[in-house]
Formats: sequence, structure tokens, C-alpha cells
Amino acid sequence: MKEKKQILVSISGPTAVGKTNCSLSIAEHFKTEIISCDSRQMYREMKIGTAVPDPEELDRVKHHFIGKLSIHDYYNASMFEQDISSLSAELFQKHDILLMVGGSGMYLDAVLYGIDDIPDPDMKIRERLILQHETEGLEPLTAQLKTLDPVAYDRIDMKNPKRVIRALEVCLSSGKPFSSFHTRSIKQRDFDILMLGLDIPRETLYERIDKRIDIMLEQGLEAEARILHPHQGLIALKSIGYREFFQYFDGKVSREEAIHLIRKNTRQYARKQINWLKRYKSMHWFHPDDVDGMISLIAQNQK
RNA sequence: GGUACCAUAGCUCAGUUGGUAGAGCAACGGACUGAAAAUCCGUGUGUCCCUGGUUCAAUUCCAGGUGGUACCA
Repeated sequence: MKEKKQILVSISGPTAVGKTNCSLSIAEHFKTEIISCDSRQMYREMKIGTAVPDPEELDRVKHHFIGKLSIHDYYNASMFEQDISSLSAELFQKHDILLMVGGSGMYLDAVLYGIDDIPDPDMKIRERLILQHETEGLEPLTAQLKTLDPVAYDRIDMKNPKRVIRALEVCLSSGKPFSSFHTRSIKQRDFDILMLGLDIPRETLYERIDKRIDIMLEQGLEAEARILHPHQGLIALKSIGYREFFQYFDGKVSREEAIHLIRKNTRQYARKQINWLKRYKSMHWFHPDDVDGMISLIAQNQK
């Protein structure tokens, strides 16, 4: 008895392009479930600013990973990759098609290619390096990396503090060069991955972004941010929509400026997402309204 | 209708004592292996309103036109 092909259908696209709506229709058509590939919708305290599907939408189709974390939890792309590996194994028992929906590029990479097994970050070392960067600048760190891992030194952007600190912390905690952990291989999986990308004209996208921000403000984004303000140092709260309100609460900008910044940063974020997604040669691009087109492409791939 | 002022990047405006121009805000391009909605790198995108005149050379000076603003009728 021949089994039907199992496909993980990834639906991605820039923020506000219309992923939720179109993925609900597709999931209903295939009577399947949705796994979120959105690094911020996982935090249950951040609902309005991350535009999670509303309760009625969550009721229509079973969603996974939304609200599974607290802002106080540590999480990363590698953990996401592990989570999706085990969850998909479980869900493919019931479904031949699974939807993965979201625009977090690095998480997508982790699913599509796998992510190398690198020792977990040692937070003490990381904090020490961050402190050193603040007090002495980037220079000593890049110099140290050059001796510990010349390969990484050549490969990594030496002007980017986060990259330099990351490489160094792995070298220091493992005793081996950071670059030695990179296998540059693609992980084999027992299911196919079909990449769908949503795209609309830039101008329309920006209109949708503005509209969405208006809705967030109506829904009480400011109040949500106010509650989270005491925790503004957390990584999760570096998110757009929150960090700008924190600047306002801290008296650094006016409320009007903060909202203006939210609009601008969201547009820039959307551009970066588009830029990231353009790299996937296997991406099939669709207008979000073309649900039928996506459904027939998925059906074709099942054969 | 008259007078004055203005017209330069997507927007607000600088500027060139005549040698084809630059700020802010926007916008755009790119990188990415455990912080990724993070972080980092890069780009001026222009018929200087139009037509003619003076000049080796006009976005700049002159004339006319067009559009705008203010005031007077």
C-alpha cells in the first residue's frame, strides 16, 4: 500500500501581506492544522502588537506554537527547528499536508536547511563579551576572534557586534573554532517542503501596514505595551510596536513620534523580510487572494 | 484686475558672488547558522516650472509665460 506524499507547506511573506487569512482558507480546504513560523507570535503576553489571529480565527483551524512562550522564556531558531521536527512527526500521523505560516526568515532557514549542532550559548560568557563591547568597543573582540577562528573572521561581518560576540562566545565556551561547527549541509527530512510566498505591490503593502497599525492602536496596543514596560530589557520586547512605545513612556519621544516610528520600522521590517524570502530559489510566488492557485499547486505536488 | 513674494529630490526646504546641486524626513538595495520583528552594511533617486535672451558657460542674471501664496482692489 503506497502512502500519500507528505508535504509541509510553508506560507511566508512580509508582515501584513495577508498570510493569516489565506492560510486559514487553505488549511480548511485540506482539513489540516497550522504551525506558526513567527518568532514573536509565540509570546503569549504580546498579542495585539504581533497581530496574532483572533479567537474566532484560532477556532476555525487548530494552530500550534502561538502563545506557547512567555516573554521570560529563552528561545531560538535551533529550538524552533527541534520543536517543528517533533511536532511535524506527530501531526503527519493524522495529516498528509501541514501548513507552516509565518515570516521569520531565520526560522524558515532552520526548517528548510536544518541548523548545525552548536553548543548552547553560555550566558555568562555572552554577558562578559557584551560588557567588554560596551566598555572597550568592538576592536578587541574582533582581534581575539582573528586568533581563535580566522575562518570565521573572514566570513563574518566584523562590523556587526552580535555576529562577532556570537562567534567568540562559541569559541570560548567550546574551545573549538565557531566555524568548525558549520557543516554547510542540508538536512534530509522524511517529508517534502513546498515553499509558497505571498507578494503584493509595495504601495498596497504599505497601505495594509498602516491600516493594521491603526487597528492595533484601536485594540489597545499602548495599554498592552504599558503593562510590558517594566520588562523592556527582554529580548522578546525588542519587537516593533513595543520598543517605540517604551521610548515614549521613557520620555525620549512624543507619542506621535513613537507611532510614526512604528510605521517606519514596520515598513523597513517588511522590506527585510521580502529581501530574505527572495533568496529562496524554490519559492512559488502568489497574490494572497489567489487561494485557488495555491491549493492546486499543493494538490499537484501531492501526486 | 494690480502689486509683492515663491517655483530645486517623494515631502519640507538649503544652495550655487554664473562652472548642471545638498540637508532633514521619507524611500531604495544588500548581508544573515541559537538575540532574527534582533543586528549590521550600502545607495541621492533631480528636465533645479516652461520658452526665449545675455554669456565660452544659465538651475543661478534678464524678459515673457504658467502655476501657487499674500495683500490691495
